Amino acid sequence: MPTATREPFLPVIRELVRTYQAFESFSNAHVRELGLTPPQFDVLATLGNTPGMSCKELSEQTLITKGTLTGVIDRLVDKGLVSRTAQEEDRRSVLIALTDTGQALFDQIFPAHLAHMRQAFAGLDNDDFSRICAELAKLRRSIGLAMENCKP
Amino acid sequence: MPTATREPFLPVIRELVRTYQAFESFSNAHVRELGLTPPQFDVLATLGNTPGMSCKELSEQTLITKGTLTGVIDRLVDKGLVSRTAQEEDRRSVLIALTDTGQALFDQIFPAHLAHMRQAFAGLDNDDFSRICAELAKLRRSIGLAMENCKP
DNA sequence: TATTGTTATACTCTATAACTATA
DNA sequence: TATAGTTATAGAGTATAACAATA
Repeated sequence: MPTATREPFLPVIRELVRTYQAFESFSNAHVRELGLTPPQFDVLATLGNTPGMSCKELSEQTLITKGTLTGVIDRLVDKGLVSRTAQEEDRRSVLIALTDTGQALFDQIFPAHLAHMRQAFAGLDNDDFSRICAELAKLRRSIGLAMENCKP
Repeated sequence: MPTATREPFLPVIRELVRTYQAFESFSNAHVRELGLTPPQFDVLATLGNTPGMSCKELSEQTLITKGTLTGVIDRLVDKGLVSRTAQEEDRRSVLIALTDTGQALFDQIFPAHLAHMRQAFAGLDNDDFSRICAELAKLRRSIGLAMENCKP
């Protein structure tokens, strides 16, 4: 006989995973229509309306590891959307920024993506948003504590 | 000047993504210690304590598309954890099931994984669980409606 | 004709670690 | 020594479509 696993947190995991998968599926379908992969869109969206940033900053914001980021940026450079510029202050560092073409694409697709995503929240009001954020934040804090306790 | 994007749902997206990423990072770190990739663990966990199921069912439950699933199962078969058996009723279909080795591994690592995950919920009580589930379910329903409206 | 699963293609991402060049 | 980023490896997952066997 299998042990009954009546863990009260299992429904939370199920719901979190399902909700996130629904969100991703809805978002990614639109991103792919735009001719980008999700990580490429992530980078583009992070660089939009900024003067650019180093690989390190970009890596921290997108949670893409530096090795992977090199490849993602390579493909965006190939598409002419992103540029790499040597930095004068610290010559180890590289400034990653949108090209004019990249900024133009961003200006076009980012609002379109927002409009697409707006539909996913059409059934909810601002009070719902507040409650959802509050509950998710509580959960995230709890996970964060566990991660700290696992490290040291 | 960039258009100000004061979309009230953006904080929800940010919080959902961050919370999910924290959850995944915490869960995957443990799964990889067990020598499995996340999709492989997903398949193993789905097959555990079942008599097995077809590729189609497995694909539906794990949300791994059938083409990808073939490769994931190949690697689990190579590890001796999963078997493929021809079905008599419908000879197009294949029964995917845990081998004895696979079931033994499942019996060993699934409780260990639950114990690991329990830590991530240590700061919360059953009322928190209910509230989080309720809010996530509301959000998921709204996303689901948008997906339906996009299709037809 | 429709369905189940495999194969084929071509990428894209991932983890990891070694390496280069600065600092 | 430490840091920023690239390169090198070796997988593994992804989307997509064509395909074989069966229903």
